[in-house]
Amino acid sequence: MKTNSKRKIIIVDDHLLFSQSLELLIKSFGDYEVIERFENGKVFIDFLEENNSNETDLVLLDVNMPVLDGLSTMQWLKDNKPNLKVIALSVNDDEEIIIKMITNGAKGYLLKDTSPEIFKEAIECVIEKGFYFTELVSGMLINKVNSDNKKICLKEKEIVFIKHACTEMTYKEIASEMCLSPKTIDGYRESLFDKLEIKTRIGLVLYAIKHKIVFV
Amino acid sequence: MKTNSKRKIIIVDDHLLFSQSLELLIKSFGDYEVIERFENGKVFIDFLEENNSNETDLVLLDVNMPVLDGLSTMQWLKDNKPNLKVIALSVNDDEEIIIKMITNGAKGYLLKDTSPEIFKEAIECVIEKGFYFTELVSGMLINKVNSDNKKICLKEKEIVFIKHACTEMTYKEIASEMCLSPKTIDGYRESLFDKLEIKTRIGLVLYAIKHKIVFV
DNA sequence: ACAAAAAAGGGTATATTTCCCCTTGTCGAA
DNA sequence: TTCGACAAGGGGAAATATACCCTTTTTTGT
Repeated sequence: MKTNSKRKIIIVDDHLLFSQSLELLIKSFGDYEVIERFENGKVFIDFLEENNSNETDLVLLDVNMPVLDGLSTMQWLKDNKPNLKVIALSVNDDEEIIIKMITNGAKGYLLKDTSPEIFKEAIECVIEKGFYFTELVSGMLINKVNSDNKKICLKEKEIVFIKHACTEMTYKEIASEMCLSPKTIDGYRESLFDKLEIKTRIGLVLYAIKHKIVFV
Repeated sequence: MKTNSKRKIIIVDDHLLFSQSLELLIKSFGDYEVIERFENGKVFIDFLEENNSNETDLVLLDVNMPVLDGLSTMQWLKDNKPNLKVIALSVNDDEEIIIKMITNGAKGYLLKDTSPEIFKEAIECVIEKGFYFTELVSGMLINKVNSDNKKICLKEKEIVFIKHACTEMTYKEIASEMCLSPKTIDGYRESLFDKLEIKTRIGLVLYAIKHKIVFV
């Protein structure tokens, strides 16, 4: 009986239509079987805490999910199941996310518009050789090591201020909302302008949205 | 020979992994076959212009695609192939998009996290009865007819102004950029504040991003 | 106890917002 | 044809809000 020789794969994706279809695609490759499917990181982690994962050869992890997203899940895996091989799947090619997934231990990062052929190759490659990077991802990694000296870190109060700055409140109103002097707020503003290399509140709003500090 | 009795479906989706997997899922339902797959609206329309579509029973149309997106494709279909039955597929539940797809003739709108069972039901329902609306969509339609009196329409110049307002330029700079008097710009600003019920430039920026006038 | 942050203040120059009025051109109705 | 309504473009001036200096007081961590 040869069934047990198949590679065992787990899919974590909230798009049921996708994950269930993907299971069929993977089956059609012949050498693999999907042993579990989960619709977000939370239920996946719950499963891992109840069961051991020794027999799992590969996890296909969606990045954008409700409840617990791919990034948070990856962080948990890094600490708790560092040996689990993961390929991240996503529709977006946001450099920041990709880098974070990789540095948290993802062995590959595929966009969902990848062809099934490449997909199959990536699966094989990760299981056999341990990793698979597309040109897109390698490019980003190189790009990153060449400019990863200045990382901007924002303090909690600054984040709260930024969120308020992304409303129609005046600085004075923000100050009273945060129970601080307008002058303190002015200090936050000035240091942020400096740090983020911007010159106006508009720039701050654009920065906040781009970096997902606020949502629109 | 009974093969020709199967319902014929076309998939239009840029996520190859998804569309190819979905084809397998649809095949597994038994009564359907996927006769074509396209990766964006452009190549789909090119196909329709070369071939007649009389034998196509259903189109599954992704909303977010490069080159030509689902909405533009739907608009073309409305004018050129109004009898083609279309179910829109999307990851986002943006009310505006959903309403537009429906008013342009989509017979159903499904989120990609729909279960395969509902998906199958929707396909059957659209082919047999002509439409399928989930509660989400029906709710939006009701919501819409109840409040579709005041629609905001922006003029071309106003849109250009808004785009500039979403940068760190001052109004004076925007004026010279647009070859207008600062006073005219001020007029645009004021009428927009009025029309959009906002009070500050920050509000304008947030509006522009929310309504996809500018991208971040 | 001491240096480093965090919080607050003073002052000033621009930028932004608000309000009310003027000109010009277009276009349809009287 | 002429009149009036209406939209686009422009103006003056005043009140606030922002942005940028530079200094002082309070807290805080070690």
